[in-house]
Amino acid sequence: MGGPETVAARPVRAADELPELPEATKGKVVLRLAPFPSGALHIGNARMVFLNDYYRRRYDGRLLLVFDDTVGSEEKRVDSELFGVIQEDLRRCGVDVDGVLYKSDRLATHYQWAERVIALGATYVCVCPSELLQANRRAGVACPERTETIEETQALWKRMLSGEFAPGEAVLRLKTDLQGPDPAFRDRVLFRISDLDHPRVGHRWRVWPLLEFSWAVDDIELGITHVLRGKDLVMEDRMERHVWDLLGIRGPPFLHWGLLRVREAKISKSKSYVEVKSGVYDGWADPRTWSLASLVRRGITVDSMRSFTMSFGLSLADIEVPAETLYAENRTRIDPIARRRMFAADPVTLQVEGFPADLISVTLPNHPERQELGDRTLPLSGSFLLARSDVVAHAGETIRLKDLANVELPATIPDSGPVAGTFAGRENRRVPRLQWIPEGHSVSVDLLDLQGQHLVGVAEAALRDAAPGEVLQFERFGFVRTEDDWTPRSSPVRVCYGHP
RNA sequence: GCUCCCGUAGUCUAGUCCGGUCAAGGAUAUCGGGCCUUCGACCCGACAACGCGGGUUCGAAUCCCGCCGGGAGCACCA
Repeated sequence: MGGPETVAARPVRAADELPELPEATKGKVVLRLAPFPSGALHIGNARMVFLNDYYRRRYDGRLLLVFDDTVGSEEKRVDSELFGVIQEDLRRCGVDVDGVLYKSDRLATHYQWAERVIALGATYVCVCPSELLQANRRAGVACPERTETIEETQALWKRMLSGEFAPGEAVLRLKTDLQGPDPAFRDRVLFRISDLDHPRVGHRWRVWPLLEFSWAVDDIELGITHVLRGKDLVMEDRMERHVWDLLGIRGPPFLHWGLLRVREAKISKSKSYVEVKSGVYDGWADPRTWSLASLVRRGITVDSMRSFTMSFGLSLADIEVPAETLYAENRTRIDPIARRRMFAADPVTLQVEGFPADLISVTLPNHPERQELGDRTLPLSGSFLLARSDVVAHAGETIRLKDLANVELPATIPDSGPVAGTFAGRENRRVPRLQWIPEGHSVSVDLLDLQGQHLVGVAEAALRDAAPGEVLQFERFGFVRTEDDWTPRSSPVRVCYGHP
């Protein structure tokens, strides 16, 4: 025992496939997903979700959702709202679980195991203040209680359970090598006392296991065959193995992956929590959370998220990937199906002098390559709405109203009121093409951007044809998705920005 | 400081276990060209990498040693 011999993934495999799980038998694999219910699943959690799901499918195995809701701490509180949110996240991501369990239901079992290791003399009840405990750990010095007998430990443990100690006054610690080279591994705490109110079980328990011990118990009790977890938890492997070695148990192998960060996503679970709870953020699907739900809201398909995540495999390197990589993945999926619409943010009216009076409408395809997606007809009058930034950027130039006509723009653009342009023919010229909306036939649009700001703009009336949750492309602007709770009858049309 | 993990092009990744088929494959980005009436898509092309130093070997991205760099842990959080 000792060294954290992370099980190496078998590289024997076909192209595009992840390594085999060691000692895995089809139909017999049991995996577990163990989120802490303090926030929605976000892009950083995606590996945990999709890798476990991948192997469950590959081996026709079972996947348990086990909420890691030991009581937490003042800073990390369990919030019962998240039990439902997380399950909904998984459902939305097409991840089926074969059972939902709660750590907080399993304390009696954890206690039984505690008694087994206590009876082995492998533990002691330590009453040092935590600062002293930590100082001794660093120094490799034993606390006085370390020499207590099994009987004394058993008695103290009973007193912990019966409520004779206040939080912080006593903990159950595992005896490891105090001279061991890794200070992090010396005599770790197995159980501590907490008075925090638990949203599911209230104050029923005061003595709570720490994550490592609870998993040493539950990975065995639940018959988990492979533990797939982030590499931030490698020391927990050692702890679990240490406990199993004590009891002569052969536990499951562990596989890890490194930390995945998306460059643009500065994820702070605690900040998100505060902002969502206070209403500053628009729920757990606010784009600023980078939650999986928020990505769905932005029109990023689950399939895109899955292949994005899986492309990193089981690499142990900590990586930072630009969001563009995810967007590129998504574009391959949505570009062929997204209907095109024209949108103008902060619109300005352009009145085109000399616009042909007989040109009363134009019919444009909904998609440049796929005729089967249909078309729409825009009525024309010579008066158009364009994005102010476009008009300003091309002042004094000849531009082309995309798919329609060329227009000379004046050299100066007034701060308010209409802009007067001059018709310059309909032939297809290689000049900047700007999207436009016929005035009098527009719908207003409320676009939620990635900073949580609402952008106001206009779009062509055909945008009303969109279904809630439809992914569209605003030409020269980017992909958007209509909000789920928007209805075609209501105004403005509400969309969430996706990506370029 | 101690422990562990990681180090292939700008960013990811395949290959490393079992050395030769790797004068290193793919994706993405960037640049150039083509095409479609989008700043989007598609097609073609280009650029670009084995952290450094020793060693073993006929042969090293792959094995060994040393170093350097990055990350994580050293919580009565998960």
